Amino acid sequence: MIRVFIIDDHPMVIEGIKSLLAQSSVAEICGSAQDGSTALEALKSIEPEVALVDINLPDLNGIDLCGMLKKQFPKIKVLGLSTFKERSYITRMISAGASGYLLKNASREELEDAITAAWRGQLYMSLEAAAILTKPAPDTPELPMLTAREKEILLLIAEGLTNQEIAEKLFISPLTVDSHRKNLLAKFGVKNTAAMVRFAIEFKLIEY
Amino acid sequence: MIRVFIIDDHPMVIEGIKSLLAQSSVAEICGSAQDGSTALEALKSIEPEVALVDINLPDLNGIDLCGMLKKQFPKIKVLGLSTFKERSYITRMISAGASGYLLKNASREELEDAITAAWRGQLYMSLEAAAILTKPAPDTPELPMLTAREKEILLLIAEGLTNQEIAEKLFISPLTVDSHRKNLLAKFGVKNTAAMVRFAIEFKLIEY
DNA sequence: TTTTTTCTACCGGAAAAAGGGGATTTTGCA
DNA sequence: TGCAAAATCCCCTTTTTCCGGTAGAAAAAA
Repeated sequence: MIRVFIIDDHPMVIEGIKSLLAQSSVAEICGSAQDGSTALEALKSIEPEVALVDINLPDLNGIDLCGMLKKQFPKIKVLGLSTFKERSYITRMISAGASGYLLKNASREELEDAITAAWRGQLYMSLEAAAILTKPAPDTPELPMLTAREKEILLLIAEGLTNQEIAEKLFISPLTVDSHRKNLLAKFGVKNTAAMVRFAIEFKLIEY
Repeated sequence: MIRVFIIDDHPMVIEGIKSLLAQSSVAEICGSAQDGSTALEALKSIEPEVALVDINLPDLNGIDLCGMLKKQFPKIKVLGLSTFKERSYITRMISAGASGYLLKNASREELEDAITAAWRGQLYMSLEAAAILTKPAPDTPELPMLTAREKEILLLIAEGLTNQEIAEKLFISPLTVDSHRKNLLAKFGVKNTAAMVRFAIEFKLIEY
């Protein structure tokens, strides 16, 4: 039996997966959490083989959580879980170290397949997710890899703060903020903040 | 026992609700469907007292389905079900005849409360949904009325063009563009372009 | 017809951002 | 331990935006 841990803020979904796997002979639920931080805490004692991670969590997003999970618990295979079949979600989840991407409309079979595949070390893609990854010509400009600090500053920029104000908030020099800003512009390949904010929202790097 | 029918395209959610209500003494699941048309078909024979309707369905959206349900089966009380707590969703669902709005992160108690309230003919709102509905003024910081020209310029600003470039594109003076920019900032009540772009996207004044 | 709004245009000055460098310390990871 | 990446700080120059006004012509509303 493959031990599975669920991280999703919706009790309904947690209960749903539990129920779907109740009579399963391949997987069993060993625990669940409704947000990232309690999940990270719980996983110290519970040691599942597979973790189902929702993309949308209250405290931190599933992609970041996936990265943290893989870092702290490299043995755990992570499966992305979401309602949305957006390309960027899937690719970012995979590049964060996930072993697959599962839509919430998955059937019991798909769920079991995904878990076993992940457990074996394979990469699982639901049919729909695979279709998205293989079909459309990716004319999408590569979304920049941002550091944690850059994300932080990008968020404050999008909120309308100036370098000076950001510097005060983060207790660093305005010059440093400006450096980050310049790096951000370079990474995004744009020439001013307005375009960058739009881009960042488009690629869901920042909330709004 | 209140008979409940679930319409949601996610088996996980259906199973979740079933599981949550398995030991319930107030409600029981009498059936489920994964899309609107099969639901309408199934409801001809099954006659539930309450229907849980997801906002996002593959064939038609939950709001339209709610309207059709209330028309064909006026006795059935409809409860909207969604991950999203967007104001428009809630209000549109209610005006379509729903007896309440339930978020998918609802607990067993909330679920039971919602079902019983709906069954009694009351209007149920989850705490979060109610919070959104009751504070309209602060929630909607009057989205600015923009003139056609202003929208045009806002769009170009969001694309990263400078006043100079916009002026060339529209065959007007850069000073004029700057005037519009200033008016836009004033209307949005923000102090720089970055914040304005974010606002504009938030209020769907510009696409991205 | 008067009034208001919108679009247009301008000025001077301050503030911030953008462009293009360089340099040092932390920190994570091999 | 030692490298590479990230974060930090600094310089200078130019460009652009922001702020505070003013103001005329045209179009729309009263």
